Amino acid sequence: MSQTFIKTLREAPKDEIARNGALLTRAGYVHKEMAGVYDFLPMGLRVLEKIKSIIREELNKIGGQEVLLSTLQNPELWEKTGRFSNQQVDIWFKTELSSGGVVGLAPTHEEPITNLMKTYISSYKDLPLVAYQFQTKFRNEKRAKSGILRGREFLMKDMYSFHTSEDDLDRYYAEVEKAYERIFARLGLDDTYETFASGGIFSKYSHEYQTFLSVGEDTVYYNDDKSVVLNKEVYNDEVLGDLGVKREDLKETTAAEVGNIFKLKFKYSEPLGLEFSDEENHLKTVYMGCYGIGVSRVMGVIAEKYADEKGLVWPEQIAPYKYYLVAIGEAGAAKAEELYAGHEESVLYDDRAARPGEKFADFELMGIPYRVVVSDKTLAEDAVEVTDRKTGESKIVKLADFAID
RNA sequence: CAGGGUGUGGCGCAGUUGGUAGCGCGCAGCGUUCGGGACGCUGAGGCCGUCGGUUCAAGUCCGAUCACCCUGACCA
Repeated sequence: MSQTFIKTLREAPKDEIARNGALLTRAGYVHKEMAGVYDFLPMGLRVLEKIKSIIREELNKIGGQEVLLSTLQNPELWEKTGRFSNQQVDIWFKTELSSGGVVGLAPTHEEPITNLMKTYISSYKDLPLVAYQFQTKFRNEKRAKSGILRGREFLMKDMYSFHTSEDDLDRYYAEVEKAYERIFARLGLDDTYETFASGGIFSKYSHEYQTFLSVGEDTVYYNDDKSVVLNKEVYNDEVLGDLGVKREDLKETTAAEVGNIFKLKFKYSEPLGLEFSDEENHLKTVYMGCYGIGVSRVMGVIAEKYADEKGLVWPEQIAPYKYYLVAIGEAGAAKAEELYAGHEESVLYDDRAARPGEKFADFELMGIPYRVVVSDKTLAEDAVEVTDRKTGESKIVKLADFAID
């Protein structure tokens, strides 16, 4: 702690009203540059990276290949799908090249990845193919709000799949559904449900992943066992009939959209000319699907969901550190140094010249899962005190039984 | 974009009828403390969002503008 530049704040800046923004700022995870634009500080970056790791692991398991596409976008490409015009897509950030001409800052990546794949997909032998990235997206929102939940610049995971047939797209889509279930479970986002949402003109529905959350921006309806959850935008008699549910069996709640999956089919491959030769050497259009997760939003949602009156409470798997080490007294400090050595990745050692109360308060504000105290009192028993941030319960653990992992 | 609100040291705030700024936290030094955000003394730190106007004099009055927050609309 004495080596980091992070300081905690007793009070949140008055322009951070949303709980996630207020706590993440007070605890030193993020810093606001302007409305809807945040810097991620060392602790915040650690959380983001842990979230990314979980997503990456699960996507790699289902054949995803990680790439990193450019942010600057060529208008010509987007004009082929009609999506560069401000009438069609009103959230573009556009800027000028000094050599003349305009470029856009990508709000999403269907066009560039479809175009890119024209170089690498030419035969049915090249398919299926799945690529994904973690990338900063730029969207010129009319109104940024809710801390890091709705920014103008945010980190998103977007994955795109390419197939020879609708059957294969359906097959893969189902695999993604399972992977998403695992991802949200691992992130600690239980209360996240696949939700029916409008599918635009190419399919009846798309699926959103909605985390039930009081400050969520979306309104959804769900039945008792949550086997059916639907967005307010498709809450009508026709859809209810399709899904076989009755109005009186549904309850309303607010939720935050953390992911979205979509069968694009030919929506981008056709206008951009992404084709392949089948077994009989017939040229066919590639089927596509796309699958997003709002990575920085996920961080905000988890912050909101688990915070209590004392501060943040991170699930262990995405916490920046697992242990918050506090020494009291000289003997405690000596032992703490010993425990800390070699465990810099999992332990945040509060070696500041501060009194214990202040350190305890910062531990709670930062939301580290376990507090480990070494003091004369605990050393008299050859032990440390371990306190669970979530429950507040403490227990004395013999040094012989205590191992930092 | 519409409506409402707010801009004063790093953070939170106060500033009376106009007379060039004060408090708490934080920060620096010294001392006392040391298991729940301790205390004393000393000290550093402010073009009062910006531009223009009124006035002998503007944080304070007038105009414009910018930024931020909230509600709504919007959010393939």
